[in-house]
Amino acid sequence: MDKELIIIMGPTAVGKTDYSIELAEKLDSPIISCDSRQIYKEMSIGTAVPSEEQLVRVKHYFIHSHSIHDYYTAGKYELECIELLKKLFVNHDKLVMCGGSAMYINALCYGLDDFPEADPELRAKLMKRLEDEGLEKLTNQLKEIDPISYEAVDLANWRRVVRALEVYYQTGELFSDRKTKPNKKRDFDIKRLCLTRPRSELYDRINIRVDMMIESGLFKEASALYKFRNLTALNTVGYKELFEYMDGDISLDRAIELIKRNSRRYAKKQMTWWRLDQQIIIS
RNA sequence: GGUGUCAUAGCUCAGUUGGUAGAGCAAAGGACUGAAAAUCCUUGUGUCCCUGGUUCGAUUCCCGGUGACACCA
Repeated sequence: MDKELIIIMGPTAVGKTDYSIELAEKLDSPIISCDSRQIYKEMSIGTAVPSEEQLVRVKHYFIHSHSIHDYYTAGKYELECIELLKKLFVNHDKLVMCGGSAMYINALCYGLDDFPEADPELRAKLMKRLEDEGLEKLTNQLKEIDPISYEAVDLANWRRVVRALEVYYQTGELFSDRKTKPNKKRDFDIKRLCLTRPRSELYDRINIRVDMMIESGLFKEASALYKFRNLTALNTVGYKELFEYMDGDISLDRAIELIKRNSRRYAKKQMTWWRLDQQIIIS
């Protein structure tokens, strides 16, 4: 195979954007973003999208390409992204991808099984039941319907339980039957590079960046989105904490502190995804 | 300078009538199949300020340091 996708990944604030732009310019490649939040055009400051200048220097895909009002998922990303890559590889031998959303990256690299997307009505119904009857009722039901999933999924995690039931109700098939370990063959090579930095340095960068976001008008950006706060896309670090402040539940200082903490935790979670991946240190 | 109070986890502090210690927050580790920046699970980190003394045994009691704070000069 002569086509290669180079994925630049790593925790938030590690410096992926700058690194990928340099690499893309060297390879004369556009950048395909792999970020579940930068994809939304309504958010910029809190999601740390590339600067105007950077967007001019290198053509980016999946940045500000969708709306928070769209229903978007990792599954859609897989399809759209593969299609885009097909087109781009016609004129490029190497392409640069950059992003920190592990599930999206995995969907692209290995593919997802053929599960249906959530039906909003059904999901709402299950959520209502979760609220009214409690998680245990739902897990008991899962045990009857799909004992294999009952053994396999994290029963303390209501999202997993709801999802397994949801698939059954939607398709009539068991979640466990449909779930394989897809390792879809892509017709290009994939090289994964995980950027990393010493933990304390990364945390300093996060803390500083959050202060900069606030100075750059994150509060104003979040205020404009307050009325859409229930959308999934806005369950996002940097916004949800400010919504709490707007509700009068916490002080502004506390909200900023929480944004920093939650960003640090997010970075840590990202790193557990890629612990085994090839890493390169930058500093 | 004098008197008093305090010194325990990264931080704020509890506690041990002498048997080497625990909460909150911060943090660490992990899971992950269409909500994934989501959602969920697990974990306690320690020269108990430093010498010396009493004691079988001192983080705890005593002497002396050191530092912080308060009050008095």
